[in-house]
Amino acid sequence: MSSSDDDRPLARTHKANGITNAFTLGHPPKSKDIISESVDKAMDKANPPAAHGAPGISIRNGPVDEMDIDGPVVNSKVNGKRKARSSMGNGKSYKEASEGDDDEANPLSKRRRVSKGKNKAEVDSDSDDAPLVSKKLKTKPPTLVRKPVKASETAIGESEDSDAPLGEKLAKKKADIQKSAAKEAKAIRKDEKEHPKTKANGTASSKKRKSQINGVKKEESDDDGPLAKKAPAKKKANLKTEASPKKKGKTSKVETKEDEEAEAEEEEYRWWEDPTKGDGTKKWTTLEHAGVVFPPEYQTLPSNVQMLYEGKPVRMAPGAEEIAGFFGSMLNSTHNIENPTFQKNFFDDFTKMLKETGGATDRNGNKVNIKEFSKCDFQPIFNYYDAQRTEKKALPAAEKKRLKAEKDAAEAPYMYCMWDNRKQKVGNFRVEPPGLFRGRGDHPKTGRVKKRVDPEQITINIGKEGKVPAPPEGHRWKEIKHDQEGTWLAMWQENINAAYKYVMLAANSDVKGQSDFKKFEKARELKKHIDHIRKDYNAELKDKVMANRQRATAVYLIDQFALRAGNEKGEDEADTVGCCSLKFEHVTLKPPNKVIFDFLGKDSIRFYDEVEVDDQVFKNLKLFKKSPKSDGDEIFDRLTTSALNKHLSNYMNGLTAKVFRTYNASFTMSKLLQDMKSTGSIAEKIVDYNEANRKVAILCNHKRTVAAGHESQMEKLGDRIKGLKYQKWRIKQMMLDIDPKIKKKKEKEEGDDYFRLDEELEEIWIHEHQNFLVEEERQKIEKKFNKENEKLQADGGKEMKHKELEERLEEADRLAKKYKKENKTGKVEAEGKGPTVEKCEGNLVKLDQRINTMLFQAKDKENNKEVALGTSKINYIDPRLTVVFSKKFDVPIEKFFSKTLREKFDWAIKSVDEDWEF
DNA sequence: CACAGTGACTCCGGAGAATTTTA
DNA sequence: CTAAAATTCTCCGGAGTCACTGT
Repeated sequence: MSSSDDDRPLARTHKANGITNAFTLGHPPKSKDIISESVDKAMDKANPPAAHGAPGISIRNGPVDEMDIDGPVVNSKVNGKRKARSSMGNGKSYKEASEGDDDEANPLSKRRRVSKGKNKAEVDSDSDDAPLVSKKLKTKPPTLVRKPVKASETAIGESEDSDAPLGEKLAKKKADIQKSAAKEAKAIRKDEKEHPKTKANGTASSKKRKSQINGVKKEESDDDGPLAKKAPAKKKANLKTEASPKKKGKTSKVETKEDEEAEAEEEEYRWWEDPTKGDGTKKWTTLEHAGVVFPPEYQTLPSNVQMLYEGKPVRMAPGAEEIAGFFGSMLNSTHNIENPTFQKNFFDDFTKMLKETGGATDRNGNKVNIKEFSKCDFQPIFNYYDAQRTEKKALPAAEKKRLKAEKDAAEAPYMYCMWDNRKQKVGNFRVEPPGLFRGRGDHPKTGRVKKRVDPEQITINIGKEGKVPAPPEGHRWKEIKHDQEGTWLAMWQENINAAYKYVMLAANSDVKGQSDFKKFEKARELKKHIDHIRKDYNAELKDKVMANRQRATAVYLIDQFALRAGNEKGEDEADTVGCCSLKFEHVTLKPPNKVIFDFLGKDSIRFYDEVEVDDQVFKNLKLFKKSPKSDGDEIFDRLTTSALNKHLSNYMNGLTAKVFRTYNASFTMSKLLQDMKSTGSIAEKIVDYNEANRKVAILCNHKRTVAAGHESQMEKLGDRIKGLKYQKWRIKQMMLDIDPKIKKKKEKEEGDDYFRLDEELEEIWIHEHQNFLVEEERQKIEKKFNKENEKLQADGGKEMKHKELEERLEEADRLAKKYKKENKTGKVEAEGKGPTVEKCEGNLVKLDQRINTMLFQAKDKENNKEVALGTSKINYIDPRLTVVFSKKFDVPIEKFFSKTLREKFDWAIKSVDEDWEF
């Protein structure tokens, strides 16, 4: 797929703000810090928890030991986010039972969800907030004594009463609410921050970075000329404290003579592994670009195109009309349009704008108060836009081409930039146009108006010596930066989530290629540590410290099932999860060791899998779901993604949860390709490759919605297969017609049902099929007739008479008659000239082949209907594996990589021979 | 490595355009 | 051979990951 597609360097978004937090209504129950042996044992014996709630185990307050078995199940808590949103009312409180156990104690306990909004003081005293939350909840104020973390944690045998106080959590909730309101405001204020990077801070951790910075600085001062970069760059490499693998240091002659690619240079310069690039903090030395392209201004609708309110047309100011237009133009997207949240958010923003712009009026100029969404009819607007689309589509090809050329010419300057004097393609230089926010899943903000971005909101990042692109007439940029540590050319914040949007280079650029290369090298490096890591986590599955045990279990899941890390999410985002954020209800345990995952992951794509896990993992999950925990509570309540990643980084520099996905995907692909037999045609090899690709996609849970016409397509395919089978039957009958004696012989050789009609071919179907064949024949004849006539006419001759056509059509009638007769007699006369049994058998073989390929096609299609192969191919499977396969089995790389993909993976295509291994 | 914020970069599936295959 | 259907390719922009800062 495409280059840009994948990582689209485009604007990225990120939620900057986070503001949000949940309103937690109660304290979610937490696991104990320390797990006593008795607990473990109990887990062993305990009855299998039923699917969801485990029956009787609950945690009480007592010392660990006792806690394990039974006890009243308390119910629990609630947790923030989702509950607050979806079921606000019921937040239940965490009951006393749970309270006892915790005390919070250590800071260690991760209170991940504590309110973000509040400051810690508030957190501590949860009692304070309680009122806000709900009276009931607050029964017990946990004493929050912060104990020395370490102590409790390390103490294995210690009793744990340590369960943390859940109190803190709730604190945050309310803050969020306010927050969201303030969000927009916040976006605005963001401007003032400067970037942190430059500040000198004394943190120890930043040491490394500092040194790099120094190096950078040096460079800056040194080189001014383009050519100068070389030397300094080298220097920098030395300065690096990082482990940066000095691949081959060669590249020395990095002459980057950009311009035309000097072949010679390319040969030598393996830019993707240039240690002076990418690995450091400094990403470029010189950078020039033309900035961004703004979307066209809003064009008001013709005066006769108006939204109807209660059936009557209304007029409004352009600002409001534009918003109505956003909605009206997407009337065919029922998926969004019918979503209540989408409607509400849209309508709120729409009416707000109406209010700000003077409202709407009817044809007499009287005010019309638009207050009910259901009374709005956007159809006229939709019709207008739709007509425009159709019109545009109907334009003559030449005209379309001209328009496109015009647009391309206008955008040409923005398409490329000069990055360290090499011409590089820019990924997305178009500022996102305004419209309605299409948040996926049940995003609380879906449907809100995404505002037009002004130049005043855009920050440009460019080389000091680069010419700053001119902002639109009468405007200015928000800021001009020269941040060499960033790879972006322009950036702004969007108004919905205050997320950052960046303009970056295209996927086929050097920087992106380098980081892609590095990503896969990192995954390959994991190979060297994976055994060790697995051994460790297997051992830690029994760790006495809850946090460690949870961590080990999480790593197990991430490694085995390719789960994503699972960061905590805010209140104003769709409620989706990953490993660390799995909730009680997402995991169902079926003894002895079966686990069923069912949750919404990234992009609200459902992850459903029934797997068998290691016994200890099963036991742990049971433990993590124990007692007061219930729906809404986190399974890994003692684990955060940062703690997890921190732990992983101990094994290997740069190792994080996501690396496991890359590693497992590539490793799996590598194994599959290795074991593939090299036989078959190119087409067969491609099918084999795709099969492997599909397995990886399934591993990564890359899904797509089943195409609209899938069902009917499958049916059609089935019909074609049946048609072939019917033809087979007819041919066999012909054989009998030719030589009746053959019957016994064939039945003996091939089975008694050799001449029998496949029961799949019902009589009614056959009749339909025959009609279809006859009709098909008829159309063929007509078409041919018409064509010939046209030709005759063109040549100046005279057309054939209609009678001629009728005569020709008799052929079809004869066919129909033939079928009729066959139906009646049950016999089929041999067709063709000089029919022989041998010829028939030859035909049968051919038919069988066609049937087989079609059956295979059908199966393939069915298997693939909800699997998206692209994502794994673009992001997870080391492209070098594909290149190796291509070379080894002599299949052109074009069969696997489209043009843009070949550009994106240029580094891979150039870098390996067929012996390379992942 | 607690935790709330920031910031920046990768990854994802759908929409629509471009191509190819089919009827 | 052409129009339509199916498939493939690109583009788009929303959704995650993860590092780092400041307390």
